[in-house]
Amino acid sequence: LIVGSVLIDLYVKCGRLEEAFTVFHGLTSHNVVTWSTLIAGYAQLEHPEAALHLFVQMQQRDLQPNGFTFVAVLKACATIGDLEGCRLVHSQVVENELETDTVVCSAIVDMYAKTGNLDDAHAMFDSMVGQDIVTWSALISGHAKHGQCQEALKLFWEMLQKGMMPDYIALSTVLQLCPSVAAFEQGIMTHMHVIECGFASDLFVGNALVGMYAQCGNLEDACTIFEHLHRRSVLTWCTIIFGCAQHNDFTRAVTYFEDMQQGGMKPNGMTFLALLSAFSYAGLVEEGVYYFKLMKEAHDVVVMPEHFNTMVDLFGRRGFLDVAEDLLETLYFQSD
RNA sequence: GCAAUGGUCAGUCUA
Repeated sequence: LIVGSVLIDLYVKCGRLEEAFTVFHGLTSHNVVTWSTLIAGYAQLEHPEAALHLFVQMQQRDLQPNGFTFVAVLKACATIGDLEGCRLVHSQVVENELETDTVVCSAIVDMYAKTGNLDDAHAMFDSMVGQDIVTWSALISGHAKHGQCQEALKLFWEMLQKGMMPDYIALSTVLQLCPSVAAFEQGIMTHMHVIECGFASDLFVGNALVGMYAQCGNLEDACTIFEHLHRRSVLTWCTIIFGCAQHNDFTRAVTYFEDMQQGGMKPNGMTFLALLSAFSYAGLVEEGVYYFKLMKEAHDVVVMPEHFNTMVDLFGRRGFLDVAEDLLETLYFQSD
């Protein structure tokens, strides 16, 4: 049984649901762990209906679901997004007397928050006793995701006031939502917490800081932060190049683009999109075309529709409406 | 003492 559940988990983690299911089927007996692992796999790998189906089957065999099972099922409900289903599973959690389990309750908060049922998320949050940083983050990012950024910020300060230490996820979530409500002051205050809590060298936090300064502060600050980061991922580079584009500084965008490759980092489709948008803002047709070709020919990047959008935008901006139209027509025929 | 569980990262538009 133990070997079986480890195997199922292993296949799930490699994204091989069929193999996982085969192993599950081949087992002579099942317990709550093997069921939960399989359900979690389907929930994680975007097959929420199948996960729910398995959950029903499990109950038909008179097996008691536990906290692990419910977390997986709650995640599936969050993906499906049907409020009735969410409430039903929630009530089953209560029936199984799991409403004191912080992990399960956080998953419930997250489920309601993700599906935009913010009132239910709040109610659940308030009814719990042991809220931890994950519970808070789930509530905060749910608000941010559904356009309630002010409320999300309020929750964040409330959390700090209650003495909860933010972690790198909470900090980067909050930093990312600052620009959307032009909350530069709050962004700077959050930056201070980042330093205080020792997360300044975290990769996710670093990306969020660069993005925050680029979008609601000025490009200089963003560049300074960027230069001081210890670690940079493709996303970090992408963020700073987009920042340059937004501030209409294509020279810098190109410089970063080249620096990135000098440092052994490979640009991906998003990086090229950032670069192309810099040319689009600046109206530089030749450069745009040059890099567009470079992307296809030298970097083997799969061209995304967004690349074409940016190119159409660029041609249109400079009055090459005929070229823009040709491009659109070509795309129209290709899409058939 | 030994198996499975919760919250974040990149552009544009989102009326």
